[in-house]
Amino acid sequence: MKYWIMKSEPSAYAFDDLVRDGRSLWTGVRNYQARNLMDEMKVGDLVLFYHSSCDPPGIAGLAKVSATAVADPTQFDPKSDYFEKRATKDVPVWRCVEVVPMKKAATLLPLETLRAEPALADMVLLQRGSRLSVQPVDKPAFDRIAKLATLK
DNA sequence: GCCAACGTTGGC
DNA sequence: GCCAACGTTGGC
Repeated sequence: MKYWIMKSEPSAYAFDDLVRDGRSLWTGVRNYQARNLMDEMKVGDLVLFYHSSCDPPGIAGLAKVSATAVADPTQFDPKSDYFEKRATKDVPVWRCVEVVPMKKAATLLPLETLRAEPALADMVLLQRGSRLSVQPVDKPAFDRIAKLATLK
């Protein structure tokens, strides 16, 4: 099993929205590296749900991959912000996994707290200029964060 | 609102 | 294939 972080702006889609919906396709990823990481995801992989571009940013909850990557339907919708004119049904460009909520963080675990943890210093999330919206997390880092946010 | 980081685009 | 210009991300 692998561990990941996926970022979302809570004003667009927050962890509570995932709880409400019960499951969600992770649509709208338009970065090849992030797409390729989603392609690696397997059912049962655990996902730290990160709230970005908010105050404070941080880990909001734990989710689980419930379906492997499929074509992102928003790329076919001309009215969508995520429309992709190069995409066809036969040859889609963008993909998305499906996730389900597991547990909401007791309180949002702020980025600042993660930065203060020496054991997490090597995390992709904490590197300068790390804008990737889907990131791998190693097990020790995942376990530390899960403990800090009481996610298990 | 600022700005550093970094991906993408497009002229050459 | 290079690289300048431009757009986006996202913390602060």
